Amino acid sequence: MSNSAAQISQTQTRRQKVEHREEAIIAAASSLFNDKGYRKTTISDIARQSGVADGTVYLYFKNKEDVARAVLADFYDGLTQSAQNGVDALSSPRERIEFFARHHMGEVIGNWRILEIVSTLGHTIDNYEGSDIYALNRAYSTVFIRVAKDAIQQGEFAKDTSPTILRDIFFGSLEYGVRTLMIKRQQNDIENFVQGLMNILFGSGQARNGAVGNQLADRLDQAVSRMEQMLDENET
Amino acid sequence: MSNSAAQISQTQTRRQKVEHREEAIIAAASSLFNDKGYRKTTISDIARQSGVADGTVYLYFKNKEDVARAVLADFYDGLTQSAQNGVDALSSPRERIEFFARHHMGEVIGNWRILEIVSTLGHTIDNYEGSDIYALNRAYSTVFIRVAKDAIQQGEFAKDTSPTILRDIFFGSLEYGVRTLMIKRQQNDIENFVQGLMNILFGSGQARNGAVGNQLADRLDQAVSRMEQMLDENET
DNA sequence: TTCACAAAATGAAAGTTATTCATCATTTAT
DNA sequence: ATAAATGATGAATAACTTTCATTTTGTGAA
Repeated sequence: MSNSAAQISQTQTRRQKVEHREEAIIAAASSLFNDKGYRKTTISDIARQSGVADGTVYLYFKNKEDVARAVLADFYDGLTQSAQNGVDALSSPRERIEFFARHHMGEVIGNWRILEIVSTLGHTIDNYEGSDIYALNRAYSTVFIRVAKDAIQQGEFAKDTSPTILRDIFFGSLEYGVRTLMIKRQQNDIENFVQGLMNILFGSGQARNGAVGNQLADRLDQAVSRMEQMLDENET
Repeated sequence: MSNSAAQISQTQTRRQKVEHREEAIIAAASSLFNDKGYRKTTISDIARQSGVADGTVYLYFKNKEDVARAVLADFYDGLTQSAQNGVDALSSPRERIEFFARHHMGEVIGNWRILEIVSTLGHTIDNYEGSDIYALNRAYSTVFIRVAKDAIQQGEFAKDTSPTILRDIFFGSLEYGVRTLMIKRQQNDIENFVQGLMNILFGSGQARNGAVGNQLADRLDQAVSRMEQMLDENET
């Protein structure tokens, strides 16, 4: 005959306990993955570090991959949020893209081992499109896609530029850039890479001296000059 | 008291047998990896398909990862070779880079499951620089680096462009592009992506409203207008 | 050909993990 | 207080990888 409020409060208490355990497992897994990598971390490791029995992990997660997914979800949520916030605080497309690049590289470098999981699991999953990792990735990259569309709209890129191709170029470049920085142990050279990428993406102005594109531009330039001169002479 | 030539010939015969076995194991593993993926392929599978006992595999390879490495080495050798050949057959930097992109995407898509291994092996950064996979990767990307340096030299990119950053942008973009094509099951859209990438890398001319390129276009527009007007006036 | 020996090959056994499940412990509801 | 439900446990299982004591095979000498 306890009222329903009491019931609710009791179930909440239980749920809180449950959530606390779940969080403890995720936290333990996250730290272990970052430490030893996904493959070398065993369920027993995770159970021990979070103070439960091996079997208990399976009450909260379907299997080891599921634990990894939860860890990733945690990470992506924060990443998407902070990226969106940063983008909102800026106005010009170019500034936004530059911020995004810097932000992304910093976060990825700081959580390198955890992101290994994406490539480890990404390939394995048969129906990646339906997976939650895909959804997380998508939510994040959507933040960029919106910025990209705006940039195209505002003439920073050719009108017929495909936003999805731009996205692939952007994230692909950053991923490889990070890998190189990690390998070379020059994790502070983010700035250098970001500037290099911006120059390629937006064109650095000074480029293409004798190249085909410029030869055409030069010829065109000369032709326009001749035309203008002719017009000037005739219009008097 | 058989002469040393005979001895050598005999050991060669034996070594040939050994190499044949090794090749058979690599071939079996390669086909199985491509079929079922690395993780789901067991040593027993590989042993059965190459007609040896499980234990025999370990006479030729230290462990399962070692088998995978050999398969990868095989793949990279061919990739590097064909990339170099293709590049050698072309002269302009732009054509070379475009060919490289197409070639790379095609090969990666065609050997998708085998390349899983690269990420599956979860190379921890500590020992990556000394690993054989790193050396293979390096040999391959060196082919591109040479092309890139040449392109910069010839003015296709700003003189101060870093070849290694260009390399990261190039391969990173392609990797992400392939991933997208695989997910979307549009593996024949390589051409579309390659063109999009080329436009970004080399600048598409029509881009950037107020930018340098457009000033020329504006002058052209104005000159043409004046000419048209002049012609109209003269034709009466 | 036969023998002794080294090199190769074998597959049963041992070692590692992920995962399950019968059993025990703790809440909750009556 | 007690039955029912929910949570937790860790030993057992299953699926592999890897090892190693034996067996088989190939080779050169007698």
